[in-house]
Amino acid sequence: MLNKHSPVPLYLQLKKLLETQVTNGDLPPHGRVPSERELSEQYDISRMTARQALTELIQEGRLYTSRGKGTFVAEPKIRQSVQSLTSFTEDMRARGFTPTTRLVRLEQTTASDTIAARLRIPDGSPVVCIERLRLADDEPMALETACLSFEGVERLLHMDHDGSLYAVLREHFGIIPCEAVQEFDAVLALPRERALLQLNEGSPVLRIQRTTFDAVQRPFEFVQSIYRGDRYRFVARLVREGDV
Amino acid sequence: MLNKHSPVPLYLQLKKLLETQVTNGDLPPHGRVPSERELSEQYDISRMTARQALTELIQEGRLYTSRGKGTFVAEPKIRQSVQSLTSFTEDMRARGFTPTTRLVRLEQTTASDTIAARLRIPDGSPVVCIERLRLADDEPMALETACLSFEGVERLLHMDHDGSLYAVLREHFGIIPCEAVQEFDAVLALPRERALLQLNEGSPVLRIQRTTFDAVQRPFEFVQSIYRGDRYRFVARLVREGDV
DNA sequence: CCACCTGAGTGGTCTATACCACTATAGTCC
DNA sequence: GGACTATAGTGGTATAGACCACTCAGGTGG
Repeated sequence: MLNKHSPVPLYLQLKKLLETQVTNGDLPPHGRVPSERELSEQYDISRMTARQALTELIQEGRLYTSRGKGTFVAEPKIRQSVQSLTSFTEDMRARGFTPTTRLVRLEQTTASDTIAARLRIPDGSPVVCIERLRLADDEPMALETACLSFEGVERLLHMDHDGSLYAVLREHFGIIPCEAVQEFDAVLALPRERALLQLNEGSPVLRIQRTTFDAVQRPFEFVQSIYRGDRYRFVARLVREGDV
Repeated sequence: MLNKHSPVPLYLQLKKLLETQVTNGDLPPHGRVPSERELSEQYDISRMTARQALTELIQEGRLYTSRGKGTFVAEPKIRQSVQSLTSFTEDMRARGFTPTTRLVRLEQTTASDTIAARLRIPDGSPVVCIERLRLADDEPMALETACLSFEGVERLLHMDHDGSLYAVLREHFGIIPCEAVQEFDAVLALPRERALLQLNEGSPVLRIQRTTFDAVQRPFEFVQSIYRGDRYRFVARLVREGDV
């Protein structure tokens, strides 16, 4: 039942209600969702209001439609649409989860040869490492380790790291990400990763390693993210260059 | 100007038009976009139609709104280049391997509900499936299954599939990939996949599922690629929009 | 028994209108 | 000069209705 006197918009109430039914199994995967017109009659709202609730769920990957057939529940999987290098926080919020971040490690250390190569600095150079555990609805989702190197990088040690790292870099260091090389592979979680991500032995994880460059093509950041293979799917939208 | 006789929906035409203006700088970052009501009058469409065009651009991160203030152009964000839509063959050559392809399966079948949803066709519609085992220096690297749906798709059954599928589509069907949504996750190889890729039990594989769209945003291909986690790393290069 | 047609139901698109809440600007008054 | 008010413009939400294209089930005729 929807509350027409609630300050919460009707479409949002309906959306949450349907989400609840999907989450608790009342609407199982591939099960048919009541049609727009059925919802309209059932909740005494307009078809367009019902449609908006469904549309948002479709976009979030929770439902799918087929013209002439109906609307159905999608296989439950978390997906990230990375039209940009947005933060984990923004992404999870967009997906209807409550994102939180737990800082695991913040320290200045010396670059290993691998990290040195990515950041084009001599072996043993100082870098600042920020390691964060990312959770969605209190469940560990990813372990993210960023190693950064640029002039004044040690100032990061005295800054807050709950929010967007890129916002901090832009505001305090004038660094803007302009290019990145991102690598994906599938590996088995290491013991430490398993512990942090609450995974069993033999669990596959999606490993994403990204080197980020500034406006003059200097690499300033190397990030390794470990995503649970069972709960996370990375989504990238590609567009043809030059086309519009 | 919008073409009301076009089969392309009005909201989509407007969306494309606005995208063009954003891309070529007519609407610069943080510049104000004409309001819903202005667009409505300007193009003789309803405010809701204009709103739908804007809403999709907002969702894609291209625009942002502020109630009472207006709609504005978002900062150009890094997006993955369509360079990623290169063939396996080119990719392996670039890495110094000798790529070969073994056709595992070429058949016309009916779309499962999952594939139908991705290709926006009815369940059970005919699709052509091309399954290929990709080898580098004679070692299995990936198993790639493309399901295609477009007018005349059955002609693919009588064509060669050693080379670039996109070249075939361009030359014989006039289909050019313009957009794609690519999803990455890490899973454990299935028995059949293990056999084909010569993997042991418990091997993690990188699964990439891509839906590719043509110039009028019709999905024509859904590809699932299974890459050995131990031998393959997917690399994507991201560049800032507007830059080349 | 099969092919075809029809009707009902589905999502997709579009129009028109109204009201709400927010924001900014201009004008007025103290 | 600042505070207040009114107005206009903005996005957000909602309703009602219509038509298009797709899908499916049932009925009918050959």
